[in-house]
Amino acid sequence: MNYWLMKSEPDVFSYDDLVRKGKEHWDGVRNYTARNNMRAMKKGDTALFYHSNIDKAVVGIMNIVKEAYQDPTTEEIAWVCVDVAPKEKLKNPVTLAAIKANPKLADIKLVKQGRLSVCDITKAEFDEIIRMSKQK
DNA sequence: GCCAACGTTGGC
DNA sequence: GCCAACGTTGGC
Repeated sequence: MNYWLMKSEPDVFSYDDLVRKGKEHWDGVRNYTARNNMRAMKKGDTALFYHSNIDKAVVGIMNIVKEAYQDPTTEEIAWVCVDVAPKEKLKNPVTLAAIKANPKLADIKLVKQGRLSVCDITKAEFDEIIRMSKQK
């Protein structure tokens, strides 16, 4: 079981949109590192949903429900997408500022490699963010 | 809206 | 295969 963090701009596609749809393919990724991460995803893996730009916060948890397959939004075989489904909305969003302020999360790729839209996180990092989401 | 960081492209 | 130029992302 692996843990991931996936970013989306909430005015384009938000966690609530995902909840409304029940399931969505995560397509449109055009970055090799992000793609490689998606290829490494296994059905049943867990991913955090991060809102970039406006919220700048982790807002929910998702399940990977289908492993990487050809991205339907392009003819190029280089690109893939995965299917995700909502698992749980965080009680309190965990903001980027809070993540940056937490020394336990100093090495998280979200901060270290800000532009990467799909990154892997450790179980410790995942657990810490979940813990933060449960406290006021 | 600006700018820093970083990935990609293309000329050599 | 290097590196400059350019484009894109995302935080502020």
